[in-house]
Amino acid sequence: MPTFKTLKGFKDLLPEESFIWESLASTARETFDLYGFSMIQTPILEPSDLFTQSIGTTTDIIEKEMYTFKDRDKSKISLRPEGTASVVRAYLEHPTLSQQPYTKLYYIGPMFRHERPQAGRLRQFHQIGAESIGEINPNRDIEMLALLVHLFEQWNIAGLTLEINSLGCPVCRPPYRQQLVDFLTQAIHALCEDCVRRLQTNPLRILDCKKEGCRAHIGKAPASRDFLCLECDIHFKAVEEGLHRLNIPYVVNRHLVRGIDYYTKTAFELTTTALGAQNAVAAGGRYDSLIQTLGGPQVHAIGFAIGLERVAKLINPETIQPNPLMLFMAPLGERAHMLLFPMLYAFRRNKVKSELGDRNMNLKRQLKQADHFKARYVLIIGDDELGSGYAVLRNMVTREQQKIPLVTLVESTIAKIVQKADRPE
RNA sequence: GUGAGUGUAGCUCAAUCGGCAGAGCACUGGACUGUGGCUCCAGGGGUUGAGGGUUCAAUCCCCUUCACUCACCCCA
Repeated sequence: MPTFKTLKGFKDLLPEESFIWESLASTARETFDLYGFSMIQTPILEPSDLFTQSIGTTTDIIEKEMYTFKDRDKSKISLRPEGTASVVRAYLEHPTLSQQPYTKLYYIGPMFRHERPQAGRLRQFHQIGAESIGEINPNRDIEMLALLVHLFEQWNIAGLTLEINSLGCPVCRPPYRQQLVDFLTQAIHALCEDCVRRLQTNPLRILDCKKEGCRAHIGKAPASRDFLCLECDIHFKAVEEGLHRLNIPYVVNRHLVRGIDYYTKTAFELTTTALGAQNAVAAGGRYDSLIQTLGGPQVHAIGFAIGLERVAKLINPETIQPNPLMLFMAPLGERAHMLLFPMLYAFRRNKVKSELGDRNMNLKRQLKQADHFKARYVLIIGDDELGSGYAVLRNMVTREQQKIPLVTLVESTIAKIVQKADRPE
């Protein structure tokens, strides 16, 4: 057993997986750029109050999942449990962001929540998120949803369901909430232990309960959709209309709720059945009051966050492979090694991905190594080649071999392998 | 925080009723002295997660503990 291990819920990303992540991020950056989103990088440590005031003091995230410490000056600081609060903080802190008529930002980075690890759930996990700040226009909602769907298309991930709902606003949500509490209180005898507790803490969440007994009553429960004020109703209909016009498939989930308090109006989730219990790969919604809550002006916004671990699990690793090694050089003996050693760096400076074999290994072993690296070509030099003045260049796929003059080794080799490699497959 | 399951070679897993800890893959060497993927042979590798108990004898049964996994809770 090693002396040290990663903390529970924390994970090393080994090269193979890391490569997939980097590829996902790269595709995401391109797609965000198409939609006019710019990257922002905020610190992973923030004042604890930033999160407690935005996410909601009664949510589990705040109550028991935040990594909170006392700094040396006794102030409370926390590892960020999500990204939106930090982006809004940056928006309000830097006039260069908030003085624009509209601001579209995205981020990629680690988040921290102290939960029991489970399939698709870690203590340090990673989100790709986007925030669209400045308008209440439903076209902004549609743009976000189109971007989200487009992203997953770019990643070649299919089989997802886009679920949307409207959570209402400060005008229509309180009366709806009361209706729901009244309805559920009548049926309190049939609710499970958790739901009885949720009646106090987060009654909307009961709509999401998985237990049979609860579900039976939930079906008849009032839905927020039916209690929207005129403004929220018009907004939601406009969002649906836009999705239709863009041919984006979706379903209205009347019982879709969010675990974070700041969401208003449009809320959505992208779900899959391929990940076990944690079925949401992305989620988000509108937050029209958060910026005010955090001390800013009345500015409307909408955002989403994608769980990178969950996305990575949906990717077939076969479809994302690093570049193969272009050239493996096999020196047989000391003199060959002396010749090839500087060549290795000459090839690399000419953008040829290359490795140099061990001069003490026989040719068979070195060819095996070249295989291990998936090398396309092997350059062989031993005493015979040094004597004749020609190296042997072996194509590892076709097994063809040709002679390369030693005096122009680098140029001649590049001419041969680049020419072949550039042909479409 | 609650519940269940699993810990055996680097990896994936066997081991009958409690009876000498094994296989495949990977690695190394050889068959084949300078030509790879296939085949065959051989070799190295282990505190059976840890500690205790029962027993002539424990990978197996019991207790404790740790780790991991899954689910609840919650959420991306």
